[in-house]
Amino acid sequence: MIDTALEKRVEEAISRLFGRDYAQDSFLQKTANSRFGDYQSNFALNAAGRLGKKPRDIAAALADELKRDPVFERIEVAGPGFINMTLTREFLSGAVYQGISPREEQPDEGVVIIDYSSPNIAKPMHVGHLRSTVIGDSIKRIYRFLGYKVIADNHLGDWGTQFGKLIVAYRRWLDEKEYGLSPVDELERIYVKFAREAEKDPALEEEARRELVRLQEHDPENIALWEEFVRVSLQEYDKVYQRLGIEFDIMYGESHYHDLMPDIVRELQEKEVARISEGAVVVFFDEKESLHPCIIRKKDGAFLYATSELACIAFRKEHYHLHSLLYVTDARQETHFKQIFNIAGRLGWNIDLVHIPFGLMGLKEGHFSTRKGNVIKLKELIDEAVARARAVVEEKNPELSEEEKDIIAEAVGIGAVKYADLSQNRLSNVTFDWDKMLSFEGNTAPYLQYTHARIRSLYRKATETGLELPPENVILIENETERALALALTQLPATVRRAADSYRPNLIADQLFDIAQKYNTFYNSLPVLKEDRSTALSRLQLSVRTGEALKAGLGLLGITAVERM
RNA sequence: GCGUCCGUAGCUCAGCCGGAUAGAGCACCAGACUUCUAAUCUGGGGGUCACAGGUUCGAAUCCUGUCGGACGUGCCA
Repeated sequence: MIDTALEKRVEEAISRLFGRDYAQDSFLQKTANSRFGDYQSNFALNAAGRLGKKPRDIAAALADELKRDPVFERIEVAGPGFINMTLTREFLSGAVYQGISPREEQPDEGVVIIDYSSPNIAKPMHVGHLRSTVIGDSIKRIYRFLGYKVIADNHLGDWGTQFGKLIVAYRRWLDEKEYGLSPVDELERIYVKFAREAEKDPALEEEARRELVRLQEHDPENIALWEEFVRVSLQEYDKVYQRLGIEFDIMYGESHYHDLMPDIVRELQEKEVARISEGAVVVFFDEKESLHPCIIRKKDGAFLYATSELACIAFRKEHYHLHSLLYVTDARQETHFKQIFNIAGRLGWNIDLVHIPFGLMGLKEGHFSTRKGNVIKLKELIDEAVARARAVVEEKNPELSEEEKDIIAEAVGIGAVKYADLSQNRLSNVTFDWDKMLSFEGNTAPYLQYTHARIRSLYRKATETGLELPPENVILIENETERALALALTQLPATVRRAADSYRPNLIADQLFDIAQKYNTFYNSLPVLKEDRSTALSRLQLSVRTGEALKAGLGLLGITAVERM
């Protein structure tokens, strides 16, 4: 990793001059402008106070030390004490040649478990599920890439009060024919009907409660129904996941932890973390936490989301050697997780727990709501995206086979949808907009895929004309255009690391876009195959490495790179 | 009331572990396809980084307050 390697060099220089205490503070960063070189260190400015010296003097000393390192073409002190570093072309060339590859497994680091997607059984997946699914999947890929052992867990909402209602609704209003055609849609319909009917007839609620109790007592008929709801829902979800290229390692729904919950409640009470209040079992928090009380068990004896979450943590703690637990959910659940994490800590569970929140998706007109009927189903979105992509392929590349057009349309349409989400800062709320989400121009997945396809095409053409790439490094960086591209490429590995550390796939999206832009500038201004042999080989290898980087980076976002489009 | 997040170009958003003239896409204007895929590229206009203080050599970035928006807030998940 170039940033890391570079950082190490700067840190060592600092350590030699000013002692080990300062070694971690290289303040290395990309320069905002290429006239300040490739990287800058602001160490001198930041350490001036602690060292009791003038920033310029510190900078000068460090610059002299760095000048002895042959990877730098130029070291300059500028302004109040910036140290600007320019790498040699040879170093950049070597770094580009080396490329980016996944790291071997890190032994004994423990397993990272990621909770994401988590749809509620008996409801169709809609665009609201997209963010958790796509962001979680990307984080999974990023951590795997970095060598972590990762378990992707789809924490299904397969247990809870909705099933009592559903059972009542099923027996009263199910349309067999519709259910046969599209079971989950029909389940949703009768569920909504239940809500409406129950407003008029409160006795229905009572009936639903009774059915729920029977379900929880493992009444065979109700259990069979519940299992059916889960089964038909999963069948439906699987279709969506398969198209999206999303795979889970485990799908333990909340029901999986149901039997563990009484023990959790007991442990909470024994350790005096929770106590009885108004008939319920409740955890209270220190005033300085500003957290409201968390109910663990209702006064009627039923457990809640918080209980199940704690049981889940306990289960994982027991069954896995854990590195960390990551939860990808919308930002509304932030306080909930703060409560849970706080409680886990007080129980003495020493686990690295991380909530990865993201902003809500809505419409210009307001929220999605089943009652208003403005919910956009995930399947509709995917179909529309793929259809639009298909139309564009048809227009641009009519000579491709139908089969290939289909494959490209699928990759491009789904890529566009995923990228629209992943290229944005997680925390921003997003307004759903068909045209934005399905745009194929500018900063989009199709732009990156197109760049990759161009490179592959160029490579094929090179092979046809007998230009063969040798195994060794033949990249010569001969101008600013190539240099800018090379520099952007070498920054990718460190970007992946940063994306992992901060759980922000959008950093990778940004870097890929930067690479692709620089490549397209290169492509449009510098011919490859028409040059003399050494230049042609150099540019071809630079191109191929760019293609590999784009493919790998897109892979981390869960987006497929295509050979042509 | 309390708590969390957000407020950056006409629109959609990056940048937020402080760093040099605040970036991109879309839209708009002007150009580039007999040349390796024009889903591309080149150039242009466009900004009180919500507002006011503070910390600092330096603030879109950190702190405090105000305004605006979203969300959460004792028995849903």
